[in-house]
Amino acid sequence: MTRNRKTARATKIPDVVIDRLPLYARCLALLQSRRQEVVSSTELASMSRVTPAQIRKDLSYFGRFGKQGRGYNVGQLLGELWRILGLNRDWRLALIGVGKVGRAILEYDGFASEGFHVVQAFDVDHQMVGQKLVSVTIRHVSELEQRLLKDPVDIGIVAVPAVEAQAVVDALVRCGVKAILNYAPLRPHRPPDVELRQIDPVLALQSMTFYLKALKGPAKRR
Amino acid sequence: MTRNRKTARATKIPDVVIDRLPLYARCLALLQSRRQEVVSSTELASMSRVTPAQIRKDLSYFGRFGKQGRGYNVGQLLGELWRILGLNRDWRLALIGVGKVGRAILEYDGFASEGFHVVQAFDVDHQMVGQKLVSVTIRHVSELEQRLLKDPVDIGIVAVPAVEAQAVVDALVRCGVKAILNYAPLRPHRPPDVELRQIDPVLALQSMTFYLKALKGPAKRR
DNA sequence: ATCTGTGAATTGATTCACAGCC
DNA sequence: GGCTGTGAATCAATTCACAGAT
Repeated sequence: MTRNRKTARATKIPDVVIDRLPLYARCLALLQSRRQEVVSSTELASMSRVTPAQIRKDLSYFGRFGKQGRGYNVGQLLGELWRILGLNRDWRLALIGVGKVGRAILEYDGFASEGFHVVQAFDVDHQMVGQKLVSVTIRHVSELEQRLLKDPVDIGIVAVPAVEAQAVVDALVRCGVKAILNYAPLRPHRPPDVELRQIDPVLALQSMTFYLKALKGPAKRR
Repeated sequence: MTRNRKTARATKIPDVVIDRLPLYARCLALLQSRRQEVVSSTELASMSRVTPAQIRKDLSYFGRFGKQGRGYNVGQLLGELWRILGLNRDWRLALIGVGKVGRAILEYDGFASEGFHVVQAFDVDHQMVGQKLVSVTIRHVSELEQRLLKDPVDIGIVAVPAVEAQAVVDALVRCGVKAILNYAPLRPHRPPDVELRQIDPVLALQSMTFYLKALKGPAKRR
């Protein structure tokens, strides 16, 4: 494990920086699949829609991965980012709520291909309990804590209606889950050491309409 | 239309502020459904997980909606936010890509209930063309521009594989679409006057693993 | 007594610009 | 000549703190 010294290890790394790293990793993976060996911050910038200076500064929090006059080695930088983000291992997830959204998540193959495996699934609907969907047997949500304590997961995915989301988050927290991906349209309370990310397409739509409103009318012909 | 004077109309309103407004609107709607008439910035803060000062400052970009010593009238403030965001009308959407993700979007009823109606749907798969899903007939993507120019929409939803996403975005832009919700795992280029929001759960997961990695092992029992 | 609205102060993030290396 | 890594400078967002309204 080649550890780069002279690096600002002490500095608290801003969350926004962490949020951008997976984006860089994705671009690098694309470059790697094209057999490109070297990339400059400028090229990476045009792919990721981030400025070159920002990319360089972001990376500098973790080490000195580039070569002056040349750029970054694609494979090596990708490896570093994987290491930093912990992407070179699999992660176990529990899904709570197997309604429309939950089912789409289970059937979506974009998670597993990146190492995120839904290994447990829960729902309130007794009809669904016992059904097997994509190699996961659905259990009743009342068994959640018991099963999660016995067979822990790293990340919880909340896909229940808004009114139930807080209770589910609380249960996950009690089970020691430290990261939650929430699809419910509500921002749940949780302890500061529990990471939370919201997936909220309606909020996204509702903020875009602000800018549309300014325009004359509904989508005009050119 | 009561227009509040003395307001900083000239100031460019930061995008982050716009992004928070729908969140406030949602909290207010919840309060309204509970028949609560008045709310303070502090109470709204605990619901939305934003600080009271930030809420007050955000709102101050648009007017003076509160009463000192009392707070905000729930119904009135909600009305103002609807007006500001353009939520008191319906919006027409086109969905491109009716695979797993696209189908989930079509079947999800959380869009329509907020006034966002998918009125057109496209896919490359000829098998799907002609099928009717949730009151929308799927058309072939080659007809996209023709149909969108004839029957314009306000917002495009991109739910195609990453490799095709840029071409779809380009086509939407040519049709005059000024707002795009993108589910493809890639940040497409677009002109500066076209709003774009990403829905990217994998990126969200990948940034959370950074914080998990620091912890001892996979979710431990307490 | 309470709570808003807002300049001022602060904190945080981004960009600049250039020394140093390839 | 080209490109990284990084302090310094700039720009942006958040928080403070209090005057003023009810």
